[in-house]
Amino acid sequence: MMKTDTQLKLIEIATPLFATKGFSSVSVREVTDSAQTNVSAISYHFNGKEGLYQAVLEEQFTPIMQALQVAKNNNSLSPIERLTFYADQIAYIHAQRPFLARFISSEVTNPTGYGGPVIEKHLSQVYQFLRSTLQEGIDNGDVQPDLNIAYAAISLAGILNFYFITKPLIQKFTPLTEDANAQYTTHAFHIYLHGIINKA
Amino acid sequence: MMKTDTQLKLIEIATPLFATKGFSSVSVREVTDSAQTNVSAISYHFNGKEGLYQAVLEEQFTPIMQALQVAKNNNSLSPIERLTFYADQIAYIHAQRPFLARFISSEVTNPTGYGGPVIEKHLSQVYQFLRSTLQEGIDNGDVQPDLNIAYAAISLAGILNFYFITKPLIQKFTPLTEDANAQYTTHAFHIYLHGIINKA
DNA sequence: GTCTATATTGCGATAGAC
DNA sequence: GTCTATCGCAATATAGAC
Repeated sequence: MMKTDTQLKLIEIATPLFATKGFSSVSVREVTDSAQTNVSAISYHFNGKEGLYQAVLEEQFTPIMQALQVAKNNNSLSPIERLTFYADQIAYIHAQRPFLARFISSEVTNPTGYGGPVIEKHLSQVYQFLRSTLQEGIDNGDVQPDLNIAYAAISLAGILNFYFITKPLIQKFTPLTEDANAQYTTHAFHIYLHGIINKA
Repeated sequence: MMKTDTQLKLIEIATPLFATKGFSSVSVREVTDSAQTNVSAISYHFNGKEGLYQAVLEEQFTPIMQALQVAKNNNSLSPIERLTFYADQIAYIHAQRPFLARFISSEVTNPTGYGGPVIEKHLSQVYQFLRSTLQEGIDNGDVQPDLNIAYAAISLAGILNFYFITKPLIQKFTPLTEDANAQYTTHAFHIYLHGIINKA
């Protein structure tokens, strides 16, 4: 299904509004005023406010699914290399979609009912990917054998994603340069990796 | 200012509602119906919906301020010991206030205007505490000297807090035992510590 | 497809009886 | 201090002209 100019415009305007204010705090008038159209456009094109929100969410999540697909199919990489690839992808995706972290965080803490299932499905896949990659690392001796892979998977997701979730706040009390995203990710992953590798 | 039974009851009922649905998705009727009183009670006791929300937030944040005060005053501890103390406190506080993580996450992603400043003030203090403690660790040789303390501080906050923010979601695709909170915190902090200590 | 005008609902706040 | 009834407003959705 091809999207019209009006549909694209509405999604573009609605994305930062939903991300920063939350679904229920955004009025459809707010969106249509900025998009220089009228309220009925949302009902006509998206079957109401919830439909617009769903369209925004789906558009936000496409790069995550793609990156995960690539990481899984990349069988030539070692477990550690695959985790490194994941870390790099995180920085790249958040640079590409600066509002993604807010949508995830928002849907995790205050699920909307339509967004909840979408987030759940995707994050569950990320979790399983990290778990199984860590297990492979233990099996081939690169990773400490006494590691709890469930907790270690959450730790990695946390050390990488928390920064992007809290970035709007962090910026208020510490300066962040333009390339801070990649720098943080590299540094944080470095700490994590030194914490889990097997010292031979 | 001493709180009456009705005030305490309203705060108790409102806390999980605000935490799980978000400020704007909770109606005052919803709260007063569950609290077995009437709408006007909120205006009478808290000067409106926003006043009730502020009272809820303040009640949630008291243990963080207290823990930080104790950690700062504990000058007998080494930097590493003080970070360990902080990690233990995180698990304890979240066990004491199971909704705190949701309020923080919610206010960081979708600030309400009254909650925003409160969160900002407190989290800024936590950040400065972690930063300066890490710097002390570098100075006394316990911590790797090439560590970026700003990124390392965020990494620690992330590895510890992300779990509690996403816990409602994590529980949906992996089983968590009753003592998982403390277990996760110990394990995650262990990974982090091995990632930053100076191998002499 | 796009607009205006309106229907309808639900919200927070409050006046006033008790 | 607590209640009922109601006011006034802003929300989404939609009917119907163009």
